[in-house]
Amino acid sequence: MSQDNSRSSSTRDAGSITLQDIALHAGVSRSTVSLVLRESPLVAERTRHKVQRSIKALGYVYNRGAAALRGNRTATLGVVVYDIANPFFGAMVAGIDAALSREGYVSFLANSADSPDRQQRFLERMREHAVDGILLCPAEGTDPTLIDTLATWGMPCVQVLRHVGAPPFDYAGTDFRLGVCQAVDHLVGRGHERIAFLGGHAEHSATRERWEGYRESLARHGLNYQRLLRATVTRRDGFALIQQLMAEATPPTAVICHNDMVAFGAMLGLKRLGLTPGTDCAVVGIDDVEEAELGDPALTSVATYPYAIGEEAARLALRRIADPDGTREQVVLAPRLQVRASSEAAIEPSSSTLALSSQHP
Amino acid sequence: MSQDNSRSSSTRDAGSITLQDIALHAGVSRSTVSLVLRESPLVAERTRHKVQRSIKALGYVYNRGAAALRGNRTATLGVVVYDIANPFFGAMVAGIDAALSREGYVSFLANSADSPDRQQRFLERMREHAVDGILLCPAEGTDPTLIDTLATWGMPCVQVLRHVGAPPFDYAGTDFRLGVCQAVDHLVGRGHERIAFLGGHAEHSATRERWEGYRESLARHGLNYQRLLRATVTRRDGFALIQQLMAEATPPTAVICHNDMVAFGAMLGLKRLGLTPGTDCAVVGIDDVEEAELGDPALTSVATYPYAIGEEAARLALRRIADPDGTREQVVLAPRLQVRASSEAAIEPSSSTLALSSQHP
DNA sequence: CGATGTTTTTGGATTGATCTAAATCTAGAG
DNA sequence: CTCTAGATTTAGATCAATCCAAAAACATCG
Repeated sequence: MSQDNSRSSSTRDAGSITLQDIALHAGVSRSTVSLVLRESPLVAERTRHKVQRSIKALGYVYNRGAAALRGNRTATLGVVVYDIANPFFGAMVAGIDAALSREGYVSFLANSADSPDRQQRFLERMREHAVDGILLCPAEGTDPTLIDTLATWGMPCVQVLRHVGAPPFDYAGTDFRLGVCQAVDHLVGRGHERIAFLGGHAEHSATRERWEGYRESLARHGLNYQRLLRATVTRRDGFALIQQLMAEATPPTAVICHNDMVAFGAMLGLKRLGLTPGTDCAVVGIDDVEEAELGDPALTSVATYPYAIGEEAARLALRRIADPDGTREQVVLAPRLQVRASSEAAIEPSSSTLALSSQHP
Repeated sequence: MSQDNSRSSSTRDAGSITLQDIALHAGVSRSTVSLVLRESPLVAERTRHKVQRSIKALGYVYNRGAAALRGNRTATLGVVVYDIANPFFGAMVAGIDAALSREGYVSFLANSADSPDRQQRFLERMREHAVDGILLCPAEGTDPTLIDTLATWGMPCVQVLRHVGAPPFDYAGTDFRLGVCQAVDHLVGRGHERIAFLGGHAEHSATRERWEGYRESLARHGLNYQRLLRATVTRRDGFALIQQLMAEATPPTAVICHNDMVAFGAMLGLKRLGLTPGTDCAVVGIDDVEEAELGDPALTSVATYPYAIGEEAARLALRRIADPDGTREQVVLAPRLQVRASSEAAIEPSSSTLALSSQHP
């Protein structure tokens, strides 16, 4: 019982090797080992090698938790999205992951499922885990003061894709207004004068931007047919809305859809009516998901590059962490219209500006 | 300069309130506050309330990092998938997230992009962050000894969807073999005798299971037409393979595809040939993604319930963390065939077992 | 009242790394 | 040979919690 096993002997019971053990093995102090681990230029070459050999020999595993306690970085980030099952967010998360892992960061991911409550709980947990920052795609119905709360917490936060609260804030997204303008310009160039917009729900920045782009371009081109149908943003909505729209007295000759899911639904709805997408009515989507290219017909779509948005958002967060009081930045990527069969054909422009003549008499 | 500011005064500079501060405020000891936080039954009701009031009053934030250092739980999990952009994994991650957050866990997510190197780096980082366990969808080409390595680390690991290494291991997935059998049974019931299988790459457990299911059911039904085309698992592959297949001397009357993406490609390929999916050739997919229902025609598919798989995997991981030496478990969910228009029609069975007659003379 | 047994509460050690300021150890100059 | 500037190395305190064993408070009973 009097067996005095000196602490930090060769191998601890549960294989937990610490700096102390390495220091002993290499014949230096704990501090020196710590410096080697952090690649400090202070330590001499010979010593560095000696220590590194000991690290290898003992199979040491760095304990980031302990490091974070004394230091003030955890090298972790919290990421909140509202629909991880949507391939758009999948690609975005892949971009975030790529940018972060390059810098040695890892990220906690949570799916708010558009519930502000779930979102709130997750953010609180992130605070307890002391993440260095947050990437937030705000859930629908998020209280705009949330951003101030996070600021009070001293928690860097980059909003992505959508944003709430008053500027200035950090934000990474795409220029939906410009994207919709590109789509309208393209359609007008093909002779379209009756262009409708399908989908978009609630009062979200990302939805507002699209709608504004739509209204502005119509005005710029002097078109006075305007038809904007609100709805959620699923394939089902596209399917239903297009059928409703084509039954109107003066149906559109082209539709721009809130995203590709809605656009696929719209194309399907046209087929159901015996019409051919791209010929009887042009269809343009937004996002340019992989499936767009392989649709029937191939779907014209505004590419929004979710992977790149994710990368930018991550970069922005890392910059803000490094310089918490720097001026807030908004990174807005330019989208690019990808023209395909669903809108390629030019149509006969009607002579009247009012554009009331039926298309196929 | 002799201003002795007693440490842990009312409010620290950077708003970091600790147990000590609460103890002072409530007039108890640090230990008692800790017990209250962990909802220990040891502490008296009156004291508990007093402490809780102080916690509220001071705006205390629990520091999980510090807790993890002394305790031995971090309440975190590492999740590795190989293609987060795939909606299937999106749904699975949503299931994982739901199950974990119910238990107060959060998860680090990484996308291996099917690179064993990236996967390895991430796993090592997870070890440094001392996660309680790992959910792993092994990347293609993963060294089977990886599982042993993780065991050496003392790191609980649940494999998901695919598995490598020798049993016993923890695993959650779906019974692909059964799923394919269900598809074959259904097609045979509709009169099909020439059923092909499209796609599946490399030597993965999930692919092997599908192929075995295919071969076994053909044998069980005494069919001797067998055509299995290997390829990767994209829409593009389906598009190319089906056209190659229909050009053969004896084309199949039905195809089962590795997943829904391949199936969509196959349907598109049939249309390109002027054939009607579901009439000229039945098509069955696997996964039953949301788009299946809205395809043209609606796609028959084997539902594999990714959300449920994610939930099961997470539950299994938590069980293993609670009992590291418990016997390994394999949770294999039963898939269910969802019959839709792409395979609904019955065809005239050929008289010859060899099934050489052409279908539309 | 003191002995005994339960509840509650507590101080001090511990976890594993980082920080700071001070202690060494060079090497070159005077 | 001493002195100093520069390069290395180090001891000890610190971060914010948990664990443990022992102390204090309280109740019960002969």
